[in-house]
Amino acid sequence: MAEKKTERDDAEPADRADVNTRVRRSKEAVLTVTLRLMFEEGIGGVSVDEVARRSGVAKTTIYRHWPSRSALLVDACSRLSSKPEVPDTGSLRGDLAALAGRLAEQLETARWPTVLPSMIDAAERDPEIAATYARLRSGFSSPYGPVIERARKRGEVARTQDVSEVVAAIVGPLFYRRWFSREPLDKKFVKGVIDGTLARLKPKI
Amino acid sequence: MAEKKTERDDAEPADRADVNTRVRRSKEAVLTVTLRLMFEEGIGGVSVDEVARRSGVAKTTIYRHWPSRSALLVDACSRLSSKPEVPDTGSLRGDLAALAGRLAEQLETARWPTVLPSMIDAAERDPEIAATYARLRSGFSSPYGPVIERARKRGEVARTQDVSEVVAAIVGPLFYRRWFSREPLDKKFVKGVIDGTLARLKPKI
Amino acid sequence: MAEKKTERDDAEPADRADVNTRVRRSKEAVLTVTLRLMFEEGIGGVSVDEVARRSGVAKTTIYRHWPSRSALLVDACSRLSSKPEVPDTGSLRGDLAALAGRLAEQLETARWPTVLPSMIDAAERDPEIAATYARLRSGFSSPYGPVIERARKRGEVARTQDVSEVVAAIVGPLFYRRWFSREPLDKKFVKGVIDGTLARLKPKI
Amino acid sequence: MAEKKTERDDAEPADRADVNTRVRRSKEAVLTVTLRLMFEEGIGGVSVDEVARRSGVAKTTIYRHWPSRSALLVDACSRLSSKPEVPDTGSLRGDLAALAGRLAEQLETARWPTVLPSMIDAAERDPEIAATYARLRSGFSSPYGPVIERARKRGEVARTQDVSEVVAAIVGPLFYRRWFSREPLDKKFVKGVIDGTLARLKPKI
DNA sequence: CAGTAAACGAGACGGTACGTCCCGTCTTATG
DNA sequence: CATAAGACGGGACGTACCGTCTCGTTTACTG
Repeated sequence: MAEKKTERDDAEPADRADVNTRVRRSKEAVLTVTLRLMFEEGIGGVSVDEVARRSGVAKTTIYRHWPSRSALLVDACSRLSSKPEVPDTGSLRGDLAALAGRLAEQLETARWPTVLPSMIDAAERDPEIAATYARLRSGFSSPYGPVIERARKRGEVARTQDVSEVVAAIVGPLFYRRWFSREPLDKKFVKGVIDGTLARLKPKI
Repeated sequence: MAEKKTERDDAEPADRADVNTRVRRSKEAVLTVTLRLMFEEGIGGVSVDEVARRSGVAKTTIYRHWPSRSALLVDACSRLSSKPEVPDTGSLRGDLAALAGRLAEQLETARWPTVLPSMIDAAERDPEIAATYARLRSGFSSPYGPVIERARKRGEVARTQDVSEVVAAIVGPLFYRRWFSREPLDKKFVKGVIDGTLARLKPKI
Repeated sequence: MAEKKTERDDAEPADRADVNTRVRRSKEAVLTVTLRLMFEEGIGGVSVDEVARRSGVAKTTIYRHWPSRSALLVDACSRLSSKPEVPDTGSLRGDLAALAGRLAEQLETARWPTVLPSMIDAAERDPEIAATYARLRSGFSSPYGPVIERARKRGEVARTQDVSEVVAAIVGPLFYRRWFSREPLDKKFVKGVIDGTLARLKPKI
Repeated sequence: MAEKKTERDDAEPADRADVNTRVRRSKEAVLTVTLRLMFEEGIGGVSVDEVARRSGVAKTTIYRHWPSRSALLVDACSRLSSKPEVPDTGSLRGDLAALAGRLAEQLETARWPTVLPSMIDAAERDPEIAATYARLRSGFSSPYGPVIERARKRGEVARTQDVSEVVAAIVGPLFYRRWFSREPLDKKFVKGVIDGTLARLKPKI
């Protein structure tokens, strides 16, 4: 799905079906191998030569579709995006717990957190990667908007509360545990984060 | 063997003066250039050849002191550690504000945050780098222990409160802003983080 | 196969007018560009891609008409052949002087001598090119036969004289100057060659 | 021998023995393979990658010693030079016959004639190769000077006779047979060339 | 104060990867 | 059916860097 969109994005003029078929096949093979390599050995371990070797796609062809190794990585990374649905449990606590729980679980089990630091690092210097990263990032912060909005309507949150601060208050500590401390992301910790955030959000009477 | 001695040189003042002198001179020159390169072009821009070229120290010598490019980077990064003093303003809020304010400032102005993601990424796979990184990390989390302890004595914090959760609650959102959301780390945001944390720490009566 | 047909197209007027027209147009365009490229940058500078680019003829089409880059070059070169008329000045000296003078002039001013070494080189290994080259070569040696024959009738040349040796005696030194010694092909030199050859041809009384 | 000189030419400062040893070994291996390839498949068949593969010398190292494929070829070709001794049979005819006979034999059996057209072609555009070629060329024309000079002293040749014309008169037809006609370089032909040249050189009484 | 062992410089070397150019094949749509 | 358009696998080019490996040359302590 994400991939299809990518294809379309790339070939805006819609070209001709057959060409797209061949192109898609190549790109698919290349991106698959790229992601595999990325997960196995990190972004640094992805070399165009190796991708060519493993995918059976000629290096020339790879460079026909992506102007540089970097561009290939960006494209591959853009496949990582997970589009979480917005939970609706009826209460702010329930919604936040669902979001935080899901994130905590992903941080521990999914493969994309392995790669994220590489991206952040690359984004520090490469604006193109930065853009991709921004898109990826908005993926896991987007559900918070609707959740807070609903809570506002229910009177659980002050009208003035900034959403991005809530996101930071929940996602921040989780990410911190994952990358900056290396302590476990257990239920107790996640509950603490939610409790803290809720305590903070409690509307002043 | 050479390595072992090198290690010792680093940790302890001196074994044999002469050796230390020459070794130190070389290492110093190399590390200086390495850091400069790192800040200029990121970790990716640090190549042993370039370091040798700029520092005037032969590549051979560099490899005599560090077993790999990676090790050199780690060593250079370890110089970045800032050992923050423990603030003592008399109140928990004051102490946390001091710590958070200092960190926020550093995140925006200091040069080491530029490099951190590279380290985290490398740490994801290289245990040696992971160790160095852990040491570095403990630098900015260590002052929280004493601060919380004092607050506990003053009755501002429940006895059961886990320090690492407090660190996560404060440092987490700050880091999040720096690397994951790129929104400004302004005073308002920092104050929000402190408020939220305090709200959470408030001992249940 | 394609070649055979191509050959026929060249030799005969038309099977089906329209087809021949299109084929001829393509071939014409391709060969023109090929020759231009050849003269501009030498045989090494002729790449099928570049010919396609400049001529507007698709690479596919080029390969339909010529099985390889090499074949294209050969074909292009074969256009270089100049069919010199047989001079008839009344004397052997006059005839040979005319032939040698013309050749000397061409060697210095015409564009095909630039390319000849490439062909010779290629001919060293590629029999197809060798054949084309032979055809080309026979072009400038053919007039010597009639000239010598006439001289024989006039008694200027011994009956036993081998024509090919005369050709070698005249063309050889000229070519030598052009490619092997790079000294100028001036009138004096050409006259010397003719004198030498005549001295040699003088029939023993 | 030729090789030794080359080495010395390359490393004028005489450097250090061991380094030269290593360098010489590499260069030797590379040049040997290069020449082999050149004879097998012509200059066009020499690729740096292939040379690296066959010689076991890394491509990097090859490029350390020669700035380009072209330079490598030039160097390899310079090994082809045969330094013919100046014959002294007592008569001009004998000397020329010796020289021409030797050349005719080489043209048919030696390996360098295989490569010469490639060189001439390359020389047409590359001045560096042109220089090497000039050096090579002077190799087989140099003995004619002394031979003619001696003949002059014996009164066999006019004082005004230009040496280069003699060279052209002998070498020219031989080369012509080799590369431009493809007829055999038999004894009869060589004798004819010598006779013709002598007829021409006979001093006017 | 000479001898010695380390640290050092210089740089050759094999190797992997980069990104580019060209070759010749192929597939499909268009006239 | 010739053609335009262009993707594709493959090979070579020349460059940058990695980490290894000689070798001779300081340098400063020791005997």
